[in-house]
Amino acid sequence: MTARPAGSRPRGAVRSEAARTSVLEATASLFAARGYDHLTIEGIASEAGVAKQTIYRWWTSKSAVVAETLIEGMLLPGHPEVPETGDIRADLSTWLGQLFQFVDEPTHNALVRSLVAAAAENESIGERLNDALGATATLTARIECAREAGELAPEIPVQEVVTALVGAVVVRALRRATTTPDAARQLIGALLH
Amino acid sequence: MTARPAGSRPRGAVRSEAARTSVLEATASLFAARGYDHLTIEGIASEAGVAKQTIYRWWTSKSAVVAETLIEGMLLPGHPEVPETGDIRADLSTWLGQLFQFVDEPTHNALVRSLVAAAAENESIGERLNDALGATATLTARIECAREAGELAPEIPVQEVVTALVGAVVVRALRRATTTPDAARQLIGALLH
Amino acid sequence: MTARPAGSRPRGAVRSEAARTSVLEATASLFAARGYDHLTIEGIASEAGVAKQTIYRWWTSKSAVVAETLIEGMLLPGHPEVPETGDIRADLSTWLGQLFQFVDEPTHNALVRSLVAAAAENESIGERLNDALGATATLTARIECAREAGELAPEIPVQEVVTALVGAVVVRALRRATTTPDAARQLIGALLH
Amino acid sequence: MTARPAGSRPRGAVRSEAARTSVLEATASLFAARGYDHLTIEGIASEAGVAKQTIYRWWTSKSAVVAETLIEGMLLPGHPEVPETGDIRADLSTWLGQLFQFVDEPTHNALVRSLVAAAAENESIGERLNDALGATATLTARIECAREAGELAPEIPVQEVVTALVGAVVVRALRRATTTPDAARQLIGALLH
DNA sequence: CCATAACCGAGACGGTACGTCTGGTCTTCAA
DNA sequence: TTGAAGACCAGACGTACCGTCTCGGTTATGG
Repeated sequence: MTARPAGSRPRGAVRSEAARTSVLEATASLFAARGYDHLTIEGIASEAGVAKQTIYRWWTSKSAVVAETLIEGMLLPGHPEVPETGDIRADLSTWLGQLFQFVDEPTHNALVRSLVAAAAENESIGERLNDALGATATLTARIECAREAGELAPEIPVQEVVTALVGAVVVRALRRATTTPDAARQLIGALLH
Repeated sequence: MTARPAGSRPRGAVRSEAARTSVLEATASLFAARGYDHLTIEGIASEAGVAKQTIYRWWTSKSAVVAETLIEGMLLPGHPEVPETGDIRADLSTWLGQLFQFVDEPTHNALVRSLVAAAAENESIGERLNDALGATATLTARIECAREAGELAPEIPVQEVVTALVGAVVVRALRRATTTPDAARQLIGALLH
Repeated sequence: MTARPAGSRPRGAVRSEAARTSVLEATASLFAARGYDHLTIEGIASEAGVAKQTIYRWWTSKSAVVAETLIEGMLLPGHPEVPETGDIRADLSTWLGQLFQFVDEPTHNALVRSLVAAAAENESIGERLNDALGATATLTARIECAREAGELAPEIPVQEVVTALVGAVVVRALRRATTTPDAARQLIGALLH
Repeated sequence: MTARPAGSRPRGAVRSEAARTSVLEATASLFAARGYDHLTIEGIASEAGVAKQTIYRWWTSKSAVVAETLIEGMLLPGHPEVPETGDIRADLSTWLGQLFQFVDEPTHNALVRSLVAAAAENESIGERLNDALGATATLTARIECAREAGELAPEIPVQEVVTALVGAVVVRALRRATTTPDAARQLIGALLH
């Protein structure tokens, strides 16, 4: 539906990729520096060297900009790969342990809380919350595989379990609670018997 | 602990309980009606029939007012009691199922997301997140009891499990995901084997 | 002097004359109605249908707005022309008498006191005080002429005398003193022998 | 008029002279330091070590406190005595010259403008404006004497002339105009021929 | 020798206005 | 047509004072 008649061309200047990128970079930088609710459209515009209107033209709200920044993977540092030792429980313990350690670090804790605040007001950020915190489709597939391979009980609701794990991380961030190194292993042990 | 050093005495007029109550009631009402981030100090003051300065005198920020409102139990509707059938898994399934149903209702979903947004910026709200969502000390004690009675595996980390359950509810709220009626039962089944 | 360097041009929207005019009209109206020190920026903004920031963008203070309103001649009613009968003393007596009568009227008295209060805090209003009270350049020129024509003593310091006359009016306003009809004539008689 | 029925006496503690004095001193000090319109009741109370209510109990407004401070002679520095050389014109020239010099000094200029602002909103300050600026009853009497002694023209309206002189000083203050040393002599020469 | 009454410092209260900041829209000009 | 610049209306921010009102505590009469 955005196709145009053959021979026709858009008239006037076309959307500036430079402006778009610059907005997303500014957003990422300010989000990391000052958190979601000190983020302002004016601040982004100024940091990006872009007019406010340019932002309002292409995004509907602050949270939409943040959502796109998140999608582009510029918002949060990448998460560690899940190891593959053959022992799914050990692998998940390692992964969850790293996640717990991550949110225990004050800077990252603030980052995650900001992300949660953003998710609270923007549906599409909420939808990507799992991914953003490292609970990617790949991970889910891995667990699914293991279950089908008989390493896990067959009645385990994989999606629910992953959500609960992400939830544990989120609540930990919101409570500013630090964690014993063992907690991840115990939780995985309880969840995936 | 609010006692003052001997010999010292408060001088001048004393804090008005009427003003305090009126602020908390206004906060509860506006929070429910318009959500955390449309909440304003001016709005609360005006709704409460109180001067702005009276709010700034006793609270440091919007989130502090919300925190106190939460503590007073005025922020969220009360949660259902956990039934006591003797079967701890069934009881928890019932309880979690009700919680899931609760956040599936759009109004309550918005309420919970607002609460999460508030928790993201205020530590003491974060600390009370479990309680606020119904995962009270009573509940934890119940599970602990059942474990000691041998109904649950002895190595289960009760606190972690409860956090994961609350997390599941929170993430569900953030993802605006609705749930099959079975999800609660399955999750409990997986968690508490 | 507000011209900008050749080649440079203003970018962005241009100042709204409608907003400016509307602010000055609101100021004139509120000044007349309630006096200088019941005048508020918020009141002006609201009466003018303008955002507060628009006032702060273009004026530094309440007194600056009042000064500009005064310069535009919107603040005070026009003053009577000085008659020209050929007899400079009689003409000035008439003029000063009218001025005295003017400040004797309570509404106008309050207006003049407000103007004086404004002048006390804003230099440019002070500078225009003479003009605002009707002691215009034209009047000074008339006296100068008469002196040169030999109708008045040659050593008379015209500017000082005019200032003293305006001062007499001002002090009369500040003392809320009413005046015998004769005072103006007597004072002129004493001043311009 | 504040007398009470014979036989009756006030019961209870009597007005604290210390508090009264302390308020007036604080007022004088703050008036000199920051001017009339930066003067606040709270500032005075705090500076005086007195409760706000104590001020409101005894004075009706800020300007009333200032008026009383003025009456007590604490508001402005004392003015020079008028010399008595026998030549009334020379004496007045000296006096007015000193007054002009006084208001030419920026600190005093601000002081006089503050006084004028106070007079603009408080009648009793206005009434004392002449006295406060040194045009005391003594001075008026002196001129009156000289007139009766035939040194001045008999038809001179003494009160009007004095008011005009004070007015010249006031307008000079409002215009922030500095003066040639000769101005006072010339003006007296013109006024009292 | 109380009881009454008016004083005092302190400070909370409902308000108004301040001057600043941001949100979202609209206008102007250059490219 | 886009993008920068920036003015516009709107409205919340947090602060400063306003004038009124308790609150305890402190004098001074006068019954």
